[in-house]
Amino acid sequence: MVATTRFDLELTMDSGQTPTFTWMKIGSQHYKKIGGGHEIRLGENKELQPSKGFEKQSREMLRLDDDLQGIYKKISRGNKVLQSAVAEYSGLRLTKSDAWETTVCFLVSQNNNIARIKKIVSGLHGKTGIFSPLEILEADLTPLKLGYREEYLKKTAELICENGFSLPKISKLGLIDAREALMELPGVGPKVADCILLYGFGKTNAFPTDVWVKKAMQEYYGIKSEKQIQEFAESTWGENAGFAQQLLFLKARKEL
DNA sequence: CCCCAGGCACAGC
DNA sequence: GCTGTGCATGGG
Repeated sequence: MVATTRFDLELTMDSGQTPTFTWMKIGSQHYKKIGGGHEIRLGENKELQPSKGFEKQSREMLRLDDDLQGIYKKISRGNKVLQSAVAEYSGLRLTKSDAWETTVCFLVSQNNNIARIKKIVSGLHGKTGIFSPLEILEADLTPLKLGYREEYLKKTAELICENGFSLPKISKLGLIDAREALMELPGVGPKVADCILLYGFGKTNAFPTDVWVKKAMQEYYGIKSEKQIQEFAESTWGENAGFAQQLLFLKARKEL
């Protein structure tokens, strides 16, 4: 496949993006889709080796058409924080997964830790992959101990199945309109919406702000309020804000 | 017992 | 509009 320099599959797949919750680690550079059968690994020369029939999807998921070097160079110019982050995480790629899958993952993610999110999302898979909205409606989810998030998931599935709520339609909207539309879903606030926009729709101008990114923005840039954070990200990084966010998330979790 | 985790809904200003 | 509080669950 594509010869990509400085591509770290493990770093990418374990970086808290959607694949962290929907792929199983087989080896450090070898992953398998939960309930799906697709596999992906990185060879000796950093060449991507997707299993048969997954070639095209893997390109999309790992966003291989991004000029990552160029983007990282651009967003770190004159920015010491991102310079150090890029130096440390140069093998990190942004990912793009299925919108529904991403919605499920980040509905579950709220006020929760990554290990438990993984466990729960894994339990939300059937033989063919993650539960469809209909399967969510019909399943008994109580053994998964979702807590108050179970109702969010059920009601979201219901809106999609019975009330014509359409994720594909929302994906066609601009950032602001799409964000507002997603927030009509129960359990979807600004942060979860931004994760769906970035990791599920591929809108790279989205800037999800969780507790870690919030810490990063305060510590590195002296910015506190949600509104200021969004404005800063938009004016500083624009269409590449999502890339900056992923770097800041990793940096904050390590340092702060 | 406490606090925290890739937050949100809701109430009260 | 912004700010505080309760929330299921599990881990440290």
